[in-house]
Amino acid sequence: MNFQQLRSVREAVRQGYNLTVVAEVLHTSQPGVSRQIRELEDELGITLFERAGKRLTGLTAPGALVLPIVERLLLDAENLRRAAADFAGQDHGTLTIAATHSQARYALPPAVRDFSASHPGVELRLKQGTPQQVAELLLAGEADIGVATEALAGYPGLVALPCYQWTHSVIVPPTHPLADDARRQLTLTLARLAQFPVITYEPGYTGRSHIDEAFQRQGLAFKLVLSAMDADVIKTYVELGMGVGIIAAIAHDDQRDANLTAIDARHLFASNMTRLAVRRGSFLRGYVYDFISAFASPLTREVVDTARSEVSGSVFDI
Amino acid sequence: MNFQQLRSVREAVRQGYNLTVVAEVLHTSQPGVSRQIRELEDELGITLFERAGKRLTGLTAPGALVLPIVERLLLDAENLRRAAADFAGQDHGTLTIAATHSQARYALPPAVRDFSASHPGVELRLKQGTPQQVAELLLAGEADIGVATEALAGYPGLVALPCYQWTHSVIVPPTHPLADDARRQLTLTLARLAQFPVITYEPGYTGRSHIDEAFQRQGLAFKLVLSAMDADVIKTYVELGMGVGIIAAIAHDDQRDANLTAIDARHLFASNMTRLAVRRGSFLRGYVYDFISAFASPLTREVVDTARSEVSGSVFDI
DNA sequence: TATCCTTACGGAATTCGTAAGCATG
DNA sequence: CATGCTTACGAATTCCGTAAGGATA
Repeated sequence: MNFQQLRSVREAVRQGYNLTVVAEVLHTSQPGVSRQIRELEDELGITLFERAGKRLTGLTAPGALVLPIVERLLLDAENLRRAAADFAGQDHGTLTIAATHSQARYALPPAVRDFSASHPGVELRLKQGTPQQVAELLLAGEADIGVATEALAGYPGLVALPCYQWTHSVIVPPTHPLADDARRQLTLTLARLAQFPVITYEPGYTGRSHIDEAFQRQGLAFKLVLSAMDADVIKTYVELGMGVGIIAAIAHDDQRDANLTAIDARHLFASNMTRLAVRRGSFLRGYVYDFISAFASPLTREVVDTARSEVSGSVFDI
Repeated sequence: MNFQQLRSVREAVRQGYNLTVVAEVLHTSQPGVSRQIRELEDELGITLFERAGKRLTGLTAPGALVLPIVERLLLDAENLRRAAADFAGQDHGTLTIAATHSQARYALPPAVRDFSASHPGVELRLKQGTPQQVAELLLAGEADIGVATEALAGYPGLVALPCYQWTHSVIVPPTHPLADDARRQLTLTLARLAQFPVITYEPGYTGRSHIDEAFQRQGLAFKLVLSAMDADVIKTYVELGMGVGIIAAIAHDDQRDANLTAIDARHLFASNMTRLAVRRGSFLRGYVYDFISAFASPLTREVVDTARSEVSGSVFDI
């Protein structure tokens, strides 16, 4: 039994049982992967993969049973390397942050700037994706930290920590009727808002669910002319006069967005909690804690470790 | 990084940092072990062992930090093999039970006999030792199941399950004054018992602590003429008239021990709980559950797994 | 001086990639 | 017939044990 065999098995599952792809991912030859898997099967004395003729089609029952153990072995191998690297080159390494556009664009910059200044030896990588993709990157070990408002709390393999709460704003061109309302100190209502075409986030993104819920609760329907994955795109189309935008308040900057009027909408939509997540069971290098604290100061190393040790248990079950 | 390197590191710690011994245990050459360790240190980029000149003297701080990860890796490798073997040859394998003499001699036989009959393909191994040794065998992965009355519940790395409660008996030759008392229906008291020299278990064994506590609580001192690790030895010296024996009630059989009179002493000493333990995080083959149920019928597979998953968390912390 | 670790070296075993073969959709 | 896994084979590498060297208690 060796780690290359285990990697081959894990990757075969991840890559949909296509050993040719596995070979590419692992930078080796396809017959090599085939051999690794068969040798492991021989040593263990069980067939891990269902085969239709020659091609692999899925896991056998024994395969499905041992896969979690294989994953844990590879996770711990990675943990070992990280723990060692943390001692070896204390302040050299890589920090990969997976985040949604909104977080990467509006929430992370101060922390990234400060971290980068205080940890010049750490290479920072920022990966963007949907909240689901953020979670998957974490689970696959391809990101150290994930930041998103949605989804993260729903994965048992992740530890999600609340970072900050935020609310929505409505943005309109200065000439828009709603901008007039605001100047006259009129309180914005959902009914009033529903009179205009709306531009906001796609479902599954950045508090979109709370927007839908608010309208539904009042039995109102809003006309969605455009949905986008990030506030910058939304702002662009609001400027073009296509509709009123509903975005995260943090995504509006009075100075930079002088050509748009922002109207506070915290009374209309439920507030949102942005969470930071790490993979349960992953060793975190010292500077990972540093970044987390820089991003959300209440999340000290101690707080993070406490949350990490509050195990649901299921992850380590066999 | 490979498993042989990890094994060398683990064994180096276990064998007191003597690589010559490690080589013997791992059935390899001493320079080989030396190389494995250095190669791992090189790959990880950290020094794992303190060295005084050429010899190893202990773990460095980084070494102590990564050792738990190394142990977990090797444990999971073992788990993987066991899980596979459980599918491969469903009813072939080895079951190693570590127990104290009392358990091996008086409590285990029925379960061992039944199990052996129902699982002819499983080789049974019985290891004896002190309760501490039983715990250490489990923690070192050299036994699957441990049975003892003392100590087992105190190890965070073990899951201890209560099996049965038992009480003490006093044994004397039929001609002994206490035997007369019993025939006259006189209730035995500690004060009366303390009038005679006592033969019982060694400290740390089979409920000895409850015996000491009972006398102490009443401010009585008893004269211990002999202490032994098992009831058979105690019985032998009681037969010789050296004193009265205090042994586990289960260790006396009216027919086999016809030359000794047993007097119930459950009112004198606190009752004892015999526990069965398994290593936390170890994969248990199907027949291990079978044996546990055979030994203590309330301990079904479900009960055992529930106890196993109630993790203190500390074991898997990094 | 005995114990214990490291270095050096050579043979053996393993490993891996290329090329060819074969089954499946 | 294109895709995808297996088999075959040879070269390169790695691995490991023996023997010698050096440091420490």
